[in-house]
Amino acid sequence: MSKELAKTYNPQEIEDRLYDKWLKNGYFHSEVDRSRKPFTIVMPPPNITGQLHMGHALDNTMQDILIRYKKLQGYNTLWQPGTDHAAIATEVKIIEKLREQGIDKKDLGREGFLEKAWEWKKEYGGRIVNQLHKIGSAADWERERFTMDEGCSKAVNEVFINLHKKGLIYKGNRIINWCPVCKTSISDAEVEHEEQAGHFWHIKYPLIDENGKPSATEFLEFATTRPETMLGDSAVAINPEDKRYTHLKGRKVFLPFMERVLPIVEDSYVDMEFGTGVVKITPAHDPNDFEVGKRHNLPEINILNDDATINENGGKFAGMDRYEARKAIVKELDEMGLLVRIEDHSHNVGTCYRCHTTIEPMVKKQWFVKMDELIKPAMEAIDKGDLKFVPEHFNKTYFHWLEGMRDWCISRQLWWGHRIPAYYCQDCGEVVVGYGAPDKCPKCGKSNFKQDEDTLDTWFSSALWPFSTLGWPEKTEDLDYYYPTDVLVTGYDIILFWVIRMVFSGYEHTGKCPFHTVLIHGLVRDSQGRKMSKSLGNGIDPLEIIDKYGADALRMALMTGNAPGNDMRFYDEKVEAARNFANKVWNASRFLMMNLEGVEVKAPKDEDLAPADKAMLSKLKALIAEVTENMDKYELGVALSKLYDFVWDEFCDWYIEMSKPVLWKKDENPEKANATLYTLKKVLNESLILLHPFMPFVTEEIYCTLNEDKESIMLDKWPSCEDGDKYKEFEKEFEAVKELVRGIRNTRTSMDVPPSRKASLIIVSEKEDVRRAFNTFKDSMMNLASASDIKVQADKEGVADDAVSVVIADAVCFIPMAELVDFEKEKERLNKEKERLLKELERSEKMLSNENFVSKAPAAKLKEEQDKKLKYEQTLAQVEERLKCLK
RNA sequence: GGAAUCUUAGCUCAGCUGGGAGAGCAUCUGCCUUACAAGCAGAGGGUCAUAGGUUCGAGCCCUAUAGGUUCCACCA
Repeated sequence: MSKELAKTYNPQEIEDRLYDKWLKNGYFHSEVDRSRKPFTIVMPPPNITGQLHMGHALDNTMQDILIRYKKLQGYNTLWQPGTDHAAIATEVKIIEKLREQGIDKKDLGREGFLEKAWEWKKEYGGRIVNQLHKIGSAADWERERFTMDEGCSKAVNEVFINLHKKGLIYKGNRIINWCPVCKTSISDAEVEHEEQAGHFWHIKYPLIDENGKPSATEFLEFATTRPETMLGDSAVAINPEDKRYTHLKGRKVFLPFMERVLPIVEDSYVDMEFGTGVVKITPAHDPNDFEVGKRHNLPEINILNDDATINENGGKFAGMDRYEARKAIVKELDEMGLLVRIEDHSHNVGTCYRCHTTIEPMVKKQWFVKMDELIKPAMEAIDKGDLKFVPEHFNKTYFHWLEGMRDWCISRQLWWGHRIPAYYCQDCGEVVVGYGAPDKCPKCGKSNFKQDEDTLDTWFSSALWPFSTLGWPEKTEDLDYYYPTDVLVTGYDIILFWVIRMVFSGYEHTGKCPFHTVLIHGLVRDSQGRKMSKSLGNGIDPLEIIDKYGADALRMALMTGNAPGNDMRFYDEKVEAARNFANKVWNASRFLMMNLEGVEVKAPKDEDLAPADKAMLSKLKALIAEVTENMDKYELGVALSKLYDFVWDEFCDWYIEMSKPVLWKKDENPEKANATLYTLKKVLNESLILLHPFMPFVTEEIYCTLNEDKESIMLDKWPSCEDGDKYKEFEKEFEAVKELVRGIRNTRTSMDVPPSRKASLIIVSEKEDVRRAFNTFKDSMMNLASASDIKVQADKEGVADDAVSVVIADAVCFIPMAELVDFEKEKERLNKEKERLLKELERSEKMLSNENFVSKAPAAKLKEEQDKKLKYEQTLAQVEERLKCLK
């Protein structure tokens, strides 16, 4: 014990040192080893633009716990890390940075821009990785990957080409979501709907009269939330069942400004109950109208430029911004007498999930993944037992999302990303999808090809992450050994974007579900339950928390009292409590270390182990069994709180206190002292191992100090709970001692006896085995009960009748402190106790006299209740006896 | 409009296959007892949202209601 441990635990001193040691010794690294079973987790790759936030901290802590746990259990664990190129997010940031330098993206050109982007990746891509180190992540950093590295890019191309060959990827002119700020299409999943206050403009179009002219008297009224889109109207629709408009069938209306004559079409899409039952149809700028347009062969008139200004199809409004145009149009309609009225109306507006600009539906030629075939195996995954969500109710969410899936728009008008491997013959227009441009056009024989300008949705490469990182499409050893991976840990907010796409990609390209379990966690919110966000400025920086309290405290605070899938609130007091626990463990080991000074602990003989030692060893076994079960069921928070209670309450507050008198008297009885030291060390060591997944740093530091011959706690084994019943009986005695001690403390407190005032106790029991038990616990009890001496005897010899007494089922403990005895107070106390016991007895008797209970309840439950009743009766008898004496 | 989830102590939350309501923080009372005041000992505090139902037995299962949160959805 050459090492002195500081009085309080100081995480700053040890964390970086230990992490470096772990890295240097390669503990996180995994290699294929067929003699051991693998356990694999792929890390959700953080964006290279990212800064570590609480979500990452939670996500990675959970993964780290599982990895460390499985490693201790002997699995060959691989935690596969990496980062994501995060197409839009990164491109936007780079453009911003360039703008600050006065550079425009377009001036650089594609090549120049990408050069800058890679520089950017080099500079910032490592930042988040270093931040992940700080929380202790046991990931295999030697295997770190990037979604745009050579291997991942190869996988992306392979997938694109395969799917295209199968006809599952196609290019089509369809209505897509366009972000006028990011200037790219985005997928349905990337559109966030926000409730916004808006208006309902009631407008009327003149009907065309029998002369083919706009009528001055006949109008058709409808309402719209987006009047500017009228420039692209190509019809007006009514419901064919709508009797109000039967007379208008076959008529036409006049579109002001554009001087266009529009047909009135009949379509059941129109809701007769809503508005006037008339809808203007703008196929190019509304998803529903697009469908209607297809059904009625209406022209798609695109009226918008990519920056959401009106284009040349908008007549005199061309060049105006969409909102300026709206104003101008409304104003002119009003002047023309065509504006009927304006209503307030709140409605859902689609916005870009990146920049929150209102998206614009537009018809554009884009690449799509056809979903209906691909999702079939994913739909069956859960029923087949290939996949399960924890907690289970996310199964429903998963199905719900799968069912509603439309084709996935995967092309993006960005430069940062995987460029689509499609090549266009500049001479004949032939499209060839493949690895690189073909030498000759298969159609015209020329060799003048140009690659598609677009890149792929960033989630296209993320979807392949579980297998692309392991070498796919090559048939690598890694892939064969580690894949499918085991658990995927992620937040519920990303199931749609990522989990579903990984699942169907896994089935499609590897024939297997990429993981068997998806462990879902919630959001980390601020202390008031609000989402942490930049705009609110309520974000808590995990790194600051680590600086202040240590990584273990942060990890524990994130895990404690929290069930999978639930959101949690984060506040300092929680971390403080966790920090205090780390300190508690630290000090418990200090206590042990001081007692181990110059001592060699040997394995004790069974008879040298005190009942307290045995009880403790037995409780440890029970703890191991429970914690293991909780861990296997992913009940990490429950496991942690059991560990917390065991270490703080059972071990520190009871057992260590019991061990003190034994250790103080080590010269008198060295074998007993050795047995207790052995127990202390064993219980602490195994507790450290159980705690290690949750608090890797403090456990490693203590473990290595405590066991000088050991290199790392990470190389030890998860403790076994075999032989769990060996000392079970001693737990009962231990609990009886606790009960008596609590009674003594209670009595002393109620009589205002300070702890410094020691008393000599007399424990009386008629039962021999009870006396023997208390005799063996005598030493252990001294400290706990503030006793100067404890006598155990069969009768009340030498005890004043009116002494203060503490009653348990089969013993009475007398505290003879004559000057303190207040008869009235004592009687009152005993009477209260009597009342309580009577109530308990009543409850118990009622239960046991219920025939239905006796006949239907399980035998164990019945026995339990009978035992309780017996105990109450015995205690009550003792209490009554005492009351008699006091009279 | 549909779906999920939540409602438990003053606050934040646990509560495993149904079997006498728990933790942390906060509050109150004592203690610097030779590991720890980031500590120790004690105390108070809950009709488990409401109403029904199933059961010998319900915080837990079922139904309805109220309120909160979130997700999905094309109502112009």
